[in-house]
Amino acid sequence: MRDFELALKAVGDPTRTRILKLLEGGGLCVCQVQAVLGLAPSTVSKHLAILKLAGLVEDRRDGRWIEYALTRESHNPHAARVLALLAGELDRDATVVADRRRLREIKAIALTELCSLPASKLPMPAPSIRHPRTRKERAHA
Amino acid sequence: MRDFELALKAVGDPTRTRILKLLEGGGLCVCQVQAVLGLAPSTVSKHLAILKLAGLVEDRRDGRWIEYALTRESHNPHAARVLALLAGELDRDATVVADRRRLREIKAIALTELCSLPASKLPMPAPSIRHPRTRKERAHA
DNA sequence: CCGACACTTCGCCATGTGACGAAATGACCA
DNA sequence: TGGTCATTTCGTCACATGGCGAAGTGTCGG
Repeated sequence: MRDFELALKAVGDPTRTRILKLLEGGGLCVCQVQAVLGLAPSTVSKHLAILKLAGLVEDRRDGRWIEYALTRESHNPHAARVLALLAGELDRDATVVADRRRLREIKAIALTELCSLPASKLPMPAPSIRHPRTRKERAHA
Repeated sequence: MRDFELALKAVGDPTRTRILKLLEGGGLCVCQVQAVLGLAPSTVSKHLAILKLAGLVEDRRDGRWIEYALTRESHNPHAARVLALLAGELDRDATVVADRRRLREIKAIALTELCSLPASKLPMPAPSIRHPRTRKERAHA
C-alpha cells in the first residue's frame, strides 16, 4: 500500500503532474524542466527526487547534465498503471498544452546556453501555479 | 487539471484508499466505515466529504443513515478512470484484506445496534495507520 | 414536541509539504 | 589543479492536512 500511496501522492501534485506530462515527450534534463516551469532549480530537483522515489521516473547522468525520463521497468509495481492513467489524461488541459508549446521553444536552445540565460530572456514568462511569498516579498510586507 | 488533482489527492491518502476499497463491495453507511477503520466519526465524515468533493463517491440519505457509494456518473470527468485504476490494485494488500474481513463481520451486526456498541466490543481491534497523539495522551505526557 | 441518534461542522494541534536561497557536490575544461 | 557550471542538499518559512473532541443539524420514534 505504501508504494501505491507514494505513486499517487507523487502524481497528485500539479507541478509534478506537469513534469510527467512534459516527460511523455521524451527525457529532459533538469534545466530544461526548470526553464519550462519557471521554478527555482532546488525546487525542481526536489520534485524529480520525489518522482524517482515513487518509481515514476529514472535518471541517467549525461556528462554535466542529468537526464530524467519516465521509467520503463519500475521498482514500484504500481508505477506503470499510474503512468498509463496519466498518459490518457490532460492532453487538452490548458497548462499542459502551454507547457508543451514552451518546451518546444526551449528545446530549440542549446543546452550550453540555456542554463546561463536569465529567466526574463526565456520565451514567454513561466506560468507558475501557486506561490507562497518569497523571502524578499515577505521582508517588504 | 484541478479536478484531476482533487481525484488523485483524494485516493492518495491511505485512509481514503481503504474507504474506497471497502466501497467496492457496495454502498456503506458512515457508521459501518467507522467501525471498520476505528477512527472518530468526525474524521470519517471528513474523509467522505473529500471523496465526494473529488467526485469519487456519492451519498444518499436513507432515513437516519447516510449511505455512501462509488459514483456511477461523476461530475468529475477523471473520476471513472481513477476508480478503474484502483479497482485493479491492492486486492492482495494486507490492510485491504483485513479491512474486508472486518467488514464482513460488521455487516453481520444490525445497523440499529452497531453504532451504539463501544469500539472495544467490535470484532477485532481496528488497525489504525498513523496516529498523532490524542488530546488525552497529550495531557498525560 | 422532545429525546435519541447518525452524521457534519468547527476549532485545535501536530505533522507534512512546497516554495525559496545558500551552501555542498560532482563533472567537465582550461 | 582550479574554476565553472549543473544539480543536489540543507535550513527555513507559510500553508495544507489529518487526527481528535465538542457542539450543531436534521430525522425518526415515542
